[in-house]
Amino acid sequence: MKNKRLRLQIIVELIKNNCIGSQDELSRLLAARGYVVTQATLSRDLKQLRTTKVATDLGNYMYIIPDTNNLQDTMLQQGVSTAQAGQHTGFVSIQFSGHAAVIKTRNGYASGLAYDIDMSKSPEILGTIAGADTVFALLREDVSHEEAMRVFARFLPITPGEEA
Amino acid sequence: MKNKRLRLQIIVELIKNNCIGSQDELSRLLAARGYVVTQATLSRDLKQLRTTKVATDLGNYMYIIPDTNNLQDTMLQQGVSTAQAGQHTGFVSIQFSGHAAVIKTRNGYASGLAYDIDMSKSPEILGTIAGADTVFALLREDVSHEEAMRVFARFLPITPGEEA
DNA sequence: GAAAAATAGGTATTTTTATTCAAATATTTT
DNA sequence: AAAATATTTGAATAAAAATACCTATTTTTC
Repeated sequence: MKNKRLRLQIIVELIKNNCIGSQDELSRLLAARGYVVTQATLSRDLKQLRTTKVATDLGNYMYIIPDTNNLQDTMLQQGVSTAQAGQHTGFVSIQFSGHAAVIKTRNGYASGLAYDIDMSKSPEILGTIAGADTVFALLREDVSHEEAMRVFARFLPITPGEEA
Repeated sequence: MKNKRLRLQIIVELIKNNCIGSQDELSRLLAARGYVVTQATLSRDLKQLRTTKVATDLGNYMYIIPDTNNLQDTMLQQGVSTAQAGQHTGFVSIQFSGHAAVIKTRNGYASGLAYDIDMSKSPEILGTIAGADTVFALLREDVSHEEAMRVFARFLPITPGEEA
């Protein structure tokens, strides 16, 4: 229980560097590195990491990490490796339409970002909704785009003045 | 046995347009369309199509078609067409409110539709978010409802002129 | 700092998925 | 067209993965 973070990281590396066809197999590889957990735990870990099992050309199956974006997102949520809490790396663009802002992120980043915006309890932002790669944020009616940008700049690598 | 090709095609569409969490579920959807096969066959079909099951944001699982490149290879071998289904059968209604459009679909169809809208990269549509039966799409500020309808008409069985 | 809430993880079990085996259907070869 | 070969599939079963339930620990809240 104490080092889930580390375990997830090792799992990612094991999956990246090996052809792992089942959770039991993964379990054995982990055990060899000193992490003894049951299949149940791995099922939960893999769900969290959003790994998937795909058919190989050889007719077997292997676990893969779908794509780097998703991975980093999941690991950020888990507090794995990355240090920065404030700046979201998944940011792609931000645009406004009326009192709404649409923040595009790399796939999988949206919910984490929306969560952080919500948690900041900024009165300028009435609420957010997140999809896989999009955050919709509704602004209070008297809040300008510039003011909103200043709020978002707390989370995103943007300069409060530009729009992109 | 004679129409495996067709079945694979339908499976792809079902997976694209629905949240399917298990092979049994898929089996039922297929059966509703006249394709009665056992779970064993679906396991083999899905292996061939290289679909994978991933965790959703909601804590469930759903099958997805991993990515177009790999997919096309596999499906070309099978003689299955990847051509994007233009008309979404799950469509129920579309309404506008300010710069936002609300598209109602049959249950489960929303994310597939939103995905297709996103993938079209239409500049008129800033972004979409899908629930189970609703897609929320935000329009660029200078885009009229009529223009938006023309965009949506590429996906939905609507005439670019009416609203319903 | 105690109470409450959230998180982590094991065991046992259920649910889901993959495969073995046999048979039927299709395809190719001669 | 018959024989040989390959493909498709279901039934049964094996294998794998997910989860219900419970307990312990950590984190948050008051």
